[in-house]
Amino acid sequence: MPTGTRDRILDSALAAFGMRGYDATSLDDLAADLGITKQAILYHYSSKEALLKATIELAVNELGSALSGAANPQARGFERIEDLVRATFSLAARRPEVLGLIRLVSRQGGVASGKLASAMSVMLGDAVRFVEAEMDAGRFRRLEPRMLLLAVYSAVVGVATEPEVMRALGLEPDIRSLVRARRETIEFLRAALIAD
Amino acid sequence: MPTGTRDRILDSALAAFGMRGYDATSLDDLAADLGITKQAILYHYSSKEALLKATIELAVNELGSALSGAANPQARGFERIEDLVRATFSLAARRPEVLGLIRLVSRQGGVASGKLASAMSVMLGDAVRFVEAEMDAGRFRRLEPRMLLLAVYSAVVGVATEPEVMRALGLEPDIRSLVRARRETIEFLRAALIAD
DNA sequence: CAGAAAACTTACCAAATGGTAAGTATTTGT
DNA sequence: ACAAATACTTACCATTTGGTAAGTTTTCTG
Repeated sequence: MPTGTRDRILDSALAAFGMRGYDATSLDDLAADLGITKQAILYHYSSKEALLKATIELAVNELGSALSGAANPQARGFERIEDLVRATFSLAARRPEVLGLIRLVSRQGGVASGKLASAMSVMLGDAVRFVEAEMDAGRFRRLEPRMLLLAVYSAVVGVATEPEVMRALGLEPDIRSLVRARRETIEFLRAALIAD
Repeated sequence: MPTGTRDRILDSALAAFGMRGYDATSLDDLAADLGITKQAILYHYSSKEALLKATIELAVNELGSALSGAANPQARGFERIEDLVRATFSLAARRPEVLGLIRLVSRQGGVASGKLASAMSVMLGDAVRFVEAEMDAGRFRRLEPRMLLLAVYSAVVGVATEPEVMRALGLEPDIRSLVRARRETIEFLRAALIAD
């Protein structure tokens, strides 16, 4: 593989921004971690903000491909939701920084939130249509589709990325607990979505 | 009411930390907003970190009193959950910075997370016992209580504090939408918790 | 009313931060 | 072989940041 300094910077920045926060991460920190100078970063990315935009784009792409890779178009009803939740938890375990960054930007808004919003809009639009179709088919309980998705999204991402709350509940945020959290989250959603 | 400069600083800091983030808020910014000098802040709070700890304590207290004020001990079953969700949304509408700060700290951990964790532990311990009792009484679907609470907490706080995601869903994060979000969240939780 | 404690302000400061300018080594296309 | 683009580094710099030191005004107290 060729140098890929540019990619190394991007990876490192995504990890740092997603886990520690944008403002809490200085270009000097990043450079030191990578064993290069800060100016090498500014050579590849014209400013810190440009670097942030690039990391957000990467994070959105990773989330998108994780979800689209999991979504078996043949799956119907709750099976499809289950696949998506599994994929989200898998991503949270493998690369917590990706969801971390998305959460960070989605809350704070700011410069690059436009990019995120438009990218998410597509995914969420598909999701809304799917949920509506399932409701029409009588497989899902009838609720307001967009609000339902917001609740599902919040529950899943929250459970997958809220280690301090897990600790407060007396649960260690290790892999075993994450697996249990995934299972319970799926049961929770199943109960919420499917009328007996 | 007397000077209360100390309290004004605390309020302003809670708002700024909770909405814009800790690192994104400088003591100079705070001082300028308050029309005082930065050193006045450092007179009342020995350091920025000490100020953060104080704001967290305040936020936890506000959340605690909002919830305990809403929790009618006589209410049973889902009524009690409904009260709590209403109180949380009310707090999110009135003082979004409170939930914002709690979310911020609960994700990042760091210095003051100990205080938050211990304060939350008490509330969550009560909640776990309540949920277990309701399950034993057959009023709630049987799920793992702590995981259930984590999912409920995530869903409620997420819906109440995720304006960008609402925007991505095509919903304006105004008061009317928040009211609808509250209603739908309650229906969502009702479906998840109560077996037909 | 004196003095001391409280509540500030003015004056600094060292370190960190994002960014610019200019130089150097390395690769690449012709 | 050689110029030009690429990929950096060294050297700076203005601003911002959290924090200290010392002075000044206001408020409380005996």
